[in-house]
Amino acid sequence: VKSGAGSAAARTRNRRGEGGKLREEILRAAARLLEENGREDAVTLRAVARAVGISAPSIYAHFDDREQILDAVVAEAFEDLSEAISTAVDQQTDPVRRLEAGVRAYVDFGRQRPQRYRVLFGRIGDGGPFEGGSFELSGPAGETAFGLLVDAITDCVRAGVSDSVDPHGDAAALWAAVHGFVSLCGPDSEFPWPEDIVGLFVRRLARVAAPGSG
Amino acid sequence: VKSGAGSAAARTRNRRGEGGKLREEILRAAARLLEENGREDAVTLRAVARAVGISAPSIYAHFDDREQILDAVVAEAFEDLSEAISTAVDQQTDPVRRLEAGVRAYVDFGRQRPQRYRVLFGRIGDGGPFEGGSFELSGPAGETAFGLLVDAITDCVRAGVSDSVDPHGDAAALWAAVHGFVSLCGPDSEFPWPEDIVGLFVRRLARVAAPGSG
DNA sequence: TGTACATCAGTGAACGCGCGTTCACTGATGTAC
DNA sequence: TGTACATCAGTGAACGCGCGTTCACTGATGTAC
Repeated sequence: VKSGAGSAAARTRNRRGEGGKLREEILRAAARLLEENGREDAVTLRAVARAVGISAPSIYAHFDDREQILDAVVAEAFEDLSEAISTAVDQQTDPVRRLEAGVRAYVDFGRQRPQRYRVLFGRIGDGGPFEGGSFELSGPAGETAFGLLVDAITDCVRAGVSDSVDPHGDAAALWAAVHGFVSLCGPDSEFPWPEDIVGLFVRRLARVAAPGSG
Repeated sequence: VKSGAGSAAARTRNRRGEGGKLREEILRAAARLLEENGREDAVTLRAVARAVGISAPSIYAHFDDREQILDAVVAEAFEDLSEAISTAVDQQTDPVRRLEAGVRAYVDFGRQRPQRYRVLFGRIGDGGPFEGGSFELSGPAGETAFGLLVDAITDCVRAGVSDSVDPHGDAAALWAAVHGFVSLCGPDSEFPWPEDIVGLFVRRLARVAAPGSG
């Protein structure tokens, strides 16, 4: 995939004291490169510099090295995901709706920009915000995103709307399933997925009834 | 990840007429590089040549370019996967056991060499043996692997041991779930997956009873 | 059995490329007096 | 109001690297006579 001839043609240098703005421009450009190419190695210092409209060495005023840009982009993306989930969950009160809203927010995040999702979760095992296989997105209570999922299922069990006898295991299964679906849903996937596969996963793997029917 | 100092120190050149052997050595080395590093770009002509113990240009006698090596390695891996599934399925007669054996063979294939699996299925959307999101592994009857999965579930329904009302959709969900699990099971994953998550997926997503209990 | 020779398996040097990173620099901008 | 100057934002040339690929080649091996 070849990118165009660098959209940022005429850049005016930042005023004094506003040099920090370039940091944001760099992150934005790096995120876009990652997203468009779906490969970490598309994010070269020189490609980023071209996209921003600066010379490559200028980046060193804001980042120590190439790896630090990647890390910052990935960290930012994980924050976005965490925030999207929290926002969606907090808009609901019914435990089933809360669970389902969180899962749907996760899936939407992935489907909106499949390449970005792949890069983020392709890092599992290569370090990154993962530990012991789970990921360390911290929620409102400083809990991991996976912990929140377990809690959401547990709440459903307590409310008598889930038959789960192993919320932790079922949360793991649900995460795996959802991750698999998002991973396989490439940018131009034409695969005939069943309607509402997310609802299907939630019902069968978290063992809850459809919301409103319980 | 840096690889060692090239294990193939003293290579003796192939006899006349046996030049084709080098092709196999190249493929083997490329597969190993792919597996160890988990990244396609670890498979450079020069790295392959070093691993085999030849000079880089020698590769051109057997492959047109770098991409052709990658393609061959991936094609070979998919053949292995297809064969592993067929073999496992054919050892069973009970429809539930056949379904489960196939799924387990798929999962074992992935878990044995997680990096290889990631590279193979990370290619979805970038071309490869995929079409419309499914993959074109052809089984004994020339059917796709996904088609075989649909058939396996349908057989269970016919035998009265699956409650699926949408074998195609349930096959898709099952594939996604299994793929997600294998993808998240990194080489050094310590995540506490539930015991027999594969059986759990088969039972809940293909809606079959545990084998022997029906 | 001996020898000339075609063929085959593989080499070594070189090319141009994009990369990360370094270095000494430039020139506009704001500030002190 | 004017001017010298420190500082800040960013540049341009250069480095060494590994890469894919090309080219003309070498030397062992088998074969024809």
